[in-house]
Amino acid sequence: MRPLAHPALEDIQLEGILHALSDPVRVAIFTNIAGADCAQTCSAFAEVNDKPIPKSSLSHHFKVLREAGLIRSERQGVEMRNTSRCLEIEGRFPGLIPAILNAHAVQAARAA
Amino acid sequence: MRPLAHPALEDIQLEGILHALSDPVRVAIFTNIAGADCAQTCSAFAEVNDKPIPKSSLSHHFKVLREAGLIRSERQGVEMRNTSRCLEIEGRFPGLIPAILNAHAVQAARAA
DNA sequence: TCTATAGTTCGGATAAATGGAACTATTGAA
DNA sequence: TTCAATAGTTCCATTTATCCGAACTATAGA
Repeated sequence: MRPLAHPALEDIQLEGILHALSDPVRVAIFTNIAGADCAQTCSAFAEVNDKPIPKSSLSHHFKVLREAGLIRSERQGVEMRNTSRCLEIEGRFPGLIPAILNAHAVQAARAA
Repeated sequence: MRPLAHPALEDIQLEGILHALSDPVRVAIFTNIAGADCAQTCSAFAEVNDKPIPKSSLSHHFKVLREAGLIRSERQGVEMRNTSRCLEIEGRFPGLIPAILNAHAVQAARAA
């Protein structure tokens, strides 16, 4: 198991962020992590929107979020603590993440 | 040639917008169209960032932008007039497009 | 009617997403 | 220690999406 790759703030690309969040499962995961007040494990998302996600797919989704620079993942014992990098990203791309999270909330509210 | 599909405002999905703009060529095209004060043809983008884009690829990129709801394309004689749907989208997802355009500008400025 | 121009569609090659199965790392109990 | 359980990762085959050259369609103008 090679060490987890986290891009430096200055290496975070807009295209990578948009690609990562263009998947409904990933945007749901990220929204949850960004809104949580404590770190979330991967396995907390074994189901997303009442749909079960295979763990190999979950692992892939977390990798995409991590490599886009959206989350930071640190092993804590047997599990992984995932936290968002919203504050950092805000410094590089002001307003971007809040606008996306807001749009996601608008869409979810509209759908319900 | 079937008629061009433009989603209604209420059918525009966040994921579709993010996916469309997660490609460096498409975000460059959209930025240009959104910032232009008159409609732009497809062929105006035969080169993007000094890189030639094959016209079948260009056509595909415009289709993705159109079906995501980001642009409106109307045939005018032999060519296509493309305009952005920024104002409409602003009503559904306030601040989203400006934040993305700003992030793109920040990144372009940083790279130079 | 012929030619040129602007885009679209087709189809094959290449790349990326999906998910089951096997593997690795850490913990805690026997 | 050793063993079992848990949390993620990696491997790999299948499916799906992207890329782009070539052929096609639509419109305008000579």
